[in-house]
Amino acid sequence: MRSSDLPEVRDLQLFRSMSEERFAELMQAAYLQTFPAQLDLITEGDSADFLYVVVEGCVELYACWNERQATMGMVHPIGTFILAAVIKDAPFLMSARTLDKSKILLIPAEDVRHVFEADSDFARAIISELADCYRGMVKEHKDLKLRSAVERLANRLLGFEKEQGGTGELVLPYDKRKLASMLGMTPENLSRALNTLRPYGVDVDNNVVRLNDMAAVKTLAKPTALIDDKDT
Amino acid sequence: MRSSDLPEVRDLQLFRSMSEERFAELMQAAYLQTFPAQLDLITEGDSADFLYVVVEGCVELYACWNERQATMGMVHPIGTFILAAVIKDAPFLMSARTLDKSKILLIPAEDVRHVFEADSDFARAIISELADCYRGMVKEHKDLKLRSAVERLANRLLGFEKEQGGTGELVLPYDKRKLASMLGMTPENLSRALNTLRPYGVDVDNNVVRLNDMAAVKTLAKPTALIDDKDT
DNA sequence: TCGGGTTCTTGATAATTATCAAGCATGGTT
DNA sequence: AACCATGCTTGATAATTATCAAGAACCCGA
Repeated sequence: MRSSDLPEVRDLQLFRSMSEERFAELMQAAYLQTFPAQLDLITEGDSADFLYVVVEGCVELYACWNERQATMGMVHPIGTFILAAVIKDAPFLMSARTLDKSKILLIPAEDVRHVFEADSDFARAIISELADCYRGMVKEHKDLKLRSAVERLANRLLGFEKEQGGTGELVLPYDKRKLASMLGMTPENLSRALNTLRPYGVDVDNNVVRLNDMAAVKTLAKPTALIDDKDT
Repeated sequence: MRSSDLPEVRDLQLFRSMSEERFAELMQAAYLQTFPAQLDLITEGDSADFLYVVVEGCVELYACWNERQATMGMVHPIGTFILAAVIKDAPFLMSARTLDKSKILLIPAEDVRHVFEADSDFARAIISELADCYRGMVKEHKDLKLRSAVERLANRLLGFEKEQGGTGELVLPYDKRKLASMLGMTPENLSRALNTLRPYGVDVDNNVVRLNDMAAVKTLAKPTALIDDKDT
């Protein structure tokens, strides 16, 4: 891998502040690989050989226990995953699979650990990234622990709508089965929850959702920066 | 604060690797204060003025939304909290209150940020601590998302029993109301869940629980390192 | 010792969520 | 066009969890 191949990666918060040569060192041993959709990348319990960076496509993080499975999060370009396991040289707590065909950068864990020992700018960037991951997970946990299924859905819809430009209309970014698992409910329940929201001006047409009465939805959803903002 | 006053704090993973003079610098502006039980220390949404270290006693982290409240975790000596908010200079996502009378060290957030900019050993220690916090939160989230109330309780009991020496007997470390909130259920439900476990050899006498058939409990609980181990 | 408060438990009931079983579109394939 | 697989929805029902109300046990202070 030549570092010049990946300006978007270089521009990641995580790598932006490090010196050109350190970055080159990291990238030298890295692979950029394209994976088909629905491919398992890592399995929980395995040990962390690489730091993963999603350059194109979409990756699902999920966890299993006792035959049950739950989506834990989605990683979009340009985002990293399993940084914590790489840092601690500990087994993964989550599995990951591609959702779409995806281009992924794999950086050997050993190199990441080596460079962060040597480069304090990189170390600080990792701190910032980890703190963000932690706070993101705290928000997810609050969402699940404090809200009902319908409330979680309503807030997620408001989030999508805002992300997609605030036009009052939004496209569900993955199929309803996945969305349900993200929200911690069954697909059947998601279907019913969407019906529950109809009196609040929520119209669903396949994967397009129109919010005709934002005020009503907000009254129900009660969004708050301390759970729903990506960057607070 | 003189740094010699706090050998236990000095010995914390977070501070152990830093130089004596850096540690002294951090401690110089720090307060060591004793708080009564049931006192609110921080409120979610507030900005992070101090890094908190629990030296004695016990602190509850909790979160609120829409009149509802949930316990998010407990901090025991010697542990820190709200490190991520201090690092990011971002508002707290959780509130904290003392459970018992507690001795707490307050380190000005500004100093923490300053020292971690200057001391790369400290920066690495923070990375390690944050990675632990993140992985802990992922485990909590998996627990809540993948398990029923009874399963969560059974696993927690097994955890307490192991922590307390593996004698087959354990003392609930806080009252049942708090335990219920930690586990994401109502107190009434905790009561019933304990009854559900009676056929599995779980005998409850006030806050003492005896596990007479560990094998049976484990068959139900199916504990796994990837959710239930503190240090994996 | 007597209230008064607290925590915990239990029972009755309701709300929420999950499961199971059809059914209905849709889109692709042959 | 017929067919099948898939994702989604709906209905019926069951399991789980919460709520409300009451009572028992306990501690504490007057």
